[in-house]
Amino acid sequence: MQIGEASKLTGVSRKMIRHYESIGLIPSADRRDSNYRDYGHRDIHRLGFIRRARDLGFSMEEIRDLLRLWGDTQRSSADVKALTEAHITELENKIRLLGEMRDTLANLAQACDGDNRPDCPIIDGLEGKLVDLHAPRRAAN
Amino acid sequence: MQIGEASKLTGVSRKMIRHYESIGLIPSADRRDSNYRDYGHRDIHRLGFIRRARDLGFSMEEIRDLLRLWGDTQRSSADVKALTEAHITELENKIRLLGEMRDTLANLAQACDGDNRPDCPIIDGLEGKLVDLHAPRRAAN
DNA sequence: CTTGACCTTACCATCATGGGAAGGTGCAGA
DNA sequence: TCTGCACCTTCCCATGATGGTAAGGTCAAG
Repeated sequence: MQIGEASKLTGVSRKMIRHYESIGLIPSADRRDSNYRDYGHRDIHRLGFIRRARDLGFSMEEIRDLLRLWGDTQRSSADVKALTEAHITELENKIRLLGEMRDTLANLAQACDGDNRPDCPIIDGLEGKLVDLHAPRRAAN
Repeated sequence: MQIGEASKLTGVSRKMIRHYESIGLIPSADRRDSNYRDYGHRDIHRLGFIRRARDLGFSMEEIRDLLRLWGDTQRSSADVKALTEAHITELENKIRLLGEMRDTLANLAQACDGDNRPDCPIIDGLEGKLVDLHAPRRAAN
């Protein structure tokens, strides 16, 4: 099949399929006489794997490692699990940072009247007037 | 003061200070005879504002808007609050997406023995063998 | 034979940031 | 005065993942 259909089946854009080929994440596709790329079910399978890994937030480098493990029948599941747990830790760090930002902003916004007057604790906070820009931890959740 | 000291005082790198000038986020700095940029406390104040906004995850465009509101003595705090609340919503969307990824991966990892054998539910999930790649909501946070 | 849908490569853009090269400035010490 | 060093300047390139667009080739249906 052509790249367009492969794209539709896998949810990976034509652009990205060519890109993945160029960086060696997938092997060079077969070519027809027309020079069009030609994909089979094995390629679709690999692209689907990549898309699912992307959807779970793995980076290209992590996906490269996962593909290597996937193709290695001698792999130990411990290796896959370790890679996954490292990624979970990355995700949790990001979540924590974003949560801190949200909490700080929610505190500032809560202190802001939001009326027609210019006085605004949010601006004051950004300006450095408020010392404790970092919000206290929320009680729960 | 020179750009290096301004950088130290504000926590904004030399590179980024020049960049902010080039995109008009801060006014063109004064120049000494040597052509070195020269900063005063007003510049430091503005850079500090920008850094704090960046630390809270605002994009450059949002910061541009915040700076405009900061300099507008006629602003209404409602405008600032609206901008902030929109950003809080963005943050919460990101947090939710990352949390879904984490939950899915935690479920897969929990089902993986992590031993020397190759059998691995994580790989199976990425491969598309498992239908319910999306993890059930966790009971409580 | 034309039309339109598809494909090809090649280049440029995003966003925020950093690296490095090549060269100028300014100050402290021998 | 010369030298070294720390700092500054501009300019170009890179990241990661993705999209846009342009200029052109291929192919099937009408």
